[in-house]
Amino acid sequence: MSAPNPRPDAGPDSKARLRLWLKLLKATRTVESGLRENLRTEFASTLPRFDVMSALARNAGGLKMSELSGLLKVSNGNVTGIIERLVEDGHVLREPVPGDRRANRVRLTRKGEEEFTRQAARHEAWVDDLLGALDADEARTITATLDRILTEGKS
Amino acid sequence: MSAPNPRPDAGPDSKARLRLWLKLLKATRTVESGLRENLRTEFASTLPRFDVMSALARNAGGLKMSELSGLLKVSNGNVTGIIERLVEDGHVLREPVPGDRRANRVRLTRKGEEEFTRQAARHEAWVDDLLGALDADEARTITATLDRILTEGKS
DNA sequence: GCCTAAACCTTTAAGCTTGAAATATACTGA
DNA sequence: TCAGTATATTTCAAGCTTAAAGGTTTAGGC
Repeated sequence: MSAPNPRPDAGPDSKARLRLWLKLLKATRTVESGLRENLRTEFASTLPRFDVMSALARNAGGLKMSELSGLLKVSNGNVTGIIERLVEDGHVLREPVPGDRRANRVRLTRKGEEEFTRQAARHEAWVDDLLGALDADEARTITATLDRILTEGKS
Repeated sequence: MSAPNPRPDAGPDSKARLRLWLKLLKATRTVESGLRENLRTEFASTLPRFDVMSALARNAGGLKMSELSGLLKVSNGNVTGIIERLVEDGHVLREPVPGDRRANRVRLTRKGEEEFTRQAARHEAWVDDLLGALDADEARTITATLDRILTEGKS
């Protein structure tokens, strides 16, 4: 009489999960907003650009466009535009992939590496400040729990 | 010798906080992406539109544009465009504010209310599913901890 | 070799987002 | 009154984002 269908409707814990989702969203947007503001005023840059440079910094050999969009979980067309602007800035370089004329490999220039090093140091300090209400143990605990959303994803 | 400056650099817990931030971002984007996809395919709508309708549903008397952008923590120009499209859809109504010809009050139409009711039920079920890896207690714990990021924000 | 499917990437259209400038209205204090 | 300031909103330019469509190139049967 109570739950006729397997999973078309919300379960008994749905309210707690809904509240978590709203809080998650608000917290993320608050931090994002702070970071965006800082990137804009201190480096005249943006969060998407920083994310791309961060991915490239972790992969010194460069990445294909498709690897980049896969890592960042954004659409492929999206990456095209961001890279375009990073190339204009001289932070990123496109080079052909030997043996596959469809693909491009993209990597940081020397200038891009230096710029990213500066930005990454400040970025870490900003995050440290924005999440300063939580101590290291709390941070690790939430990190682990959030990870289960990603790894135990249903359907 | 170790920490010459008060807070220009990252503190000792900064790595844990940085990892938390990256996880927070990834989890949020994953859930957002699922919700966006569902809203698109089931309702031909978007997350920003849902958010606006949700705010209006909670305020039956309507909201001024500035109240709306304040609640949603987005720029005022942003709300203008979203409302514009919701008005086209017949979901939202603009009306003058008596005594202040600068302001508009905005509220759901009957059609908008009915549509939101349908969407909200599905939305709750989607969230329930996307966050299904966590039980109610875990959800409440993280919610409370995340809240401290918002309420104990520094600087 | 040839042909189809797949992979890689860009382009496009539509919409979201911001910060800043522009408009219009309201208020406040000489 | 009237100037100056504050408030409410829109407009604008730039950039981000997606999904879908388009163009190339590669890979796999046959």
